[in-house]
Amino acid sequence: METQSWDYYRTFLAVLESGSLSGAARHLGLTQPTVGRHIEALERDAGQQLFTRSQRGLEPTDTARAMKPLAEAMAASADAMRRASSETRDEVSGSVRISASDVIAVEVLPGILAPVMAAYPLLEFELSVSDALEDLLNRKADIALRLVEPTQAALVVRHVGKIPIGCFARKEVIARFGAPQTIDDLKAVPTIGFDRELAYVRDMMEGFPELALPDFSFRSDSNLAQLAAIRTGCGFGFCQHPLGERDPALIEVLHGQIPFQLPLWIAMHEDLRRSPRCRVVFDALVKGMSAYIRTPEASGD
Amino acid sequence: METQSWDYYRTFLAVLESGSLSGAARHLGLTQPTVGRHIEALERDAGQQLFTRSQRGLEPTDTARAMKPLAEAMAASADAMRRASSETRDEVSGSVRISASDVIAVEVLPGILAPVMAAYPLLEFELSVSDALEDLLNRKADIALRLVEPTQAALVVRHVGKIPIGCFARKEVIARFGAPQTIDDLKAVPTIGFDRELAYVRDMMEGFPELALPDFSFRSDSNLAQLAAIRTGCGFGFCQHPLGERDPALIEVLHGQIPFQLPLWIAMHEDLRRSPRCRVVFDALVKGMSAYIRTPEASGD
DNA sequence: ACTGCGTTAAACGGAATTGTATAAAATCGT
DNA sequence: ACGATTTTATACAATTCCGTTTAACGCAGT
Repeated sequence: METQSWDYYRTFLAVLESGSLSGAARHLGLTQPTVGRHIEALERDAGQQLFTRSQRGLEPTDTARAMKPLAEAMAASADAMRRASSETRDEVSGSVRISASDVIAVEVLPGILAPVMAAYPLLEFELSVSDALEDLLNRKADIALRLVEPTQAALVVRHVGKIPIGCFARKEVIARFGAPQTIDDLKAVPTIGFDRELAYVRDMMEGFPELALPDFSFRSDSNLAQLAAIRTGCGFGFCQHPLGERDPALIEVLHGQIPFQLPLWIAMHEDLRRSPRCRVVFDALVKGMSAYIRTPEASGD
Repeated sequence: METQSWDYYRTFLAVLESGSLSGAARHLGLTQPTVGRHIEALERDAGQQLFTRSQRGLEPTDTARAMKPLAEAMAASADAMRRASSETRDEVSGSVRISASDVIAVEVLPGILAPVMAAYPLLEFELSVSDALEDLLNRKADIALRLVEPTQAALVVRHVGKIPIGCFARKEVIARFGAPQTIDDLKAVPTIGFDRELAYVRDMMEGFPELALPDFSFRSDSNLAQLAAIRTGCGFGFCQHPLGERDPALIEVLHGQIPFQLPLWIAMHEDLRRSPRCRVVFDALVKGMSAYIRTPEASGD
């Protein structure tokens, strides 16, 4: 019952995630007997079983389930320590973990981060696709791009602006169905939209009840899938305006009639303000995302 | 550069806190060479020095300093895991960590927790005297009593009420100086109050600028020390009304003229809502603190 | 100036943890 | 219904890690 090895908690988490001693052993680069001994030691210390053994793995008890978020927090902190220790003094090096929504992570960030990587060869990136708000406090990420305002204290938050939403379709789709002139016209053409309503979509809809959106022909909760559907010509759909604008195969319709905007925040933990690597990336993200939002529509492209 | 042992992070934190390999070894129940090897391994992994060696200990580098809060978070989570694992299913047992201000912790909580301990013999308590707001998120405590509203999400928060503040003095002091009839009268008698102004005191003062408090004769930022000063007859001072009321040697003055009140919240992490031990203690604290605030002034005592 | 106490660093023997090998049991698929 | 591939659990050998001991060094107090 004396103080246990912290490593046991790591194997505990691995067992919880993989569901078996053998799987955890593979994941950790250990062997199954070792993992079994760790769990055994934890249970001896706890004075109760943490897993019910069976032939197809280990089922966590309620106690073990209650411990899971704590083990995850430990893992997140350990990861963050590794990143922090990878940074050398007054030098932009090491690894930066960025959390962003899928669309931003896939469509926008690479273009912003590429020049940063070129400028700082020692810099590495980890991209976490997630919308969870608590990522920064748990230090699951160094920097987060969020579409809702982070309210927690101890954060460096920058409100970049609002991402305009536009309605787009592929040329061929326009040629076949014509360009809708009003939102009502969308009811007569194939459309792409959400399946079960996402939280922030519901929030937006509440603000504009006059917008009776059509029943979508192609439904997905993944904005990325919607974007792909728009690009491949499945129909008319909504996406971040700069994304539609930059694809020459897409044509915007209903310009100016879509009042939706996604507010964008970039946040970082206070402690990282003096970290060169995080500072550089934070500034680059603010600059890059600002430029992204204010895509020059009168550009020479 | 592969994944390190989490134990190394624990020794890292111990070295950071004790300032030397030997001290950390004593603290951890290890030996100095072992601790040295752990740090050595961490530095090898980080590719840089984390401490500058000297004959009177190890001085952390900037990198190490940046890693400290993360190591503390790991330690807090590890502690919380130990507490969580100490709880058996559907049984009130294990350890509950409560965070509260010094006065509450010393003067009020024991009286509330004693019957709880009697009712649940398997229950253990850890009392953390702290005002830090982030304690709950870092899981440095299971339950926190706070005098400002916790705004963070993922918390179960209960607003218990407001603790009235009263002005008290010992009988002998009253006999010698007489009972002040107005707040202005306090300028003529020895008073007990704050040294450098605390944050929440400043907040209160802003709300009532008409209250020109006297220069205190006995100053301390510790409310506990002020309370002791009042009790031992150093002069007139302010304290939580129920505390003054319950001490037969103290007499209240300026009754009804002190508009200060301390709002009291009790908060707990959401994940602990289903934990029997935390649930029981949370409810007991809400009930006990409510009774404390509404001390029956017309009681038979 | 010198002694005593503190520290870090290095070499060696031992103990504890780990890995390997194997058995037993159950589920999944054929 | 039976074999193949999972799984956990146990016994033994090896390696790694830890503790003990020693040396070297510096600082504070006498």
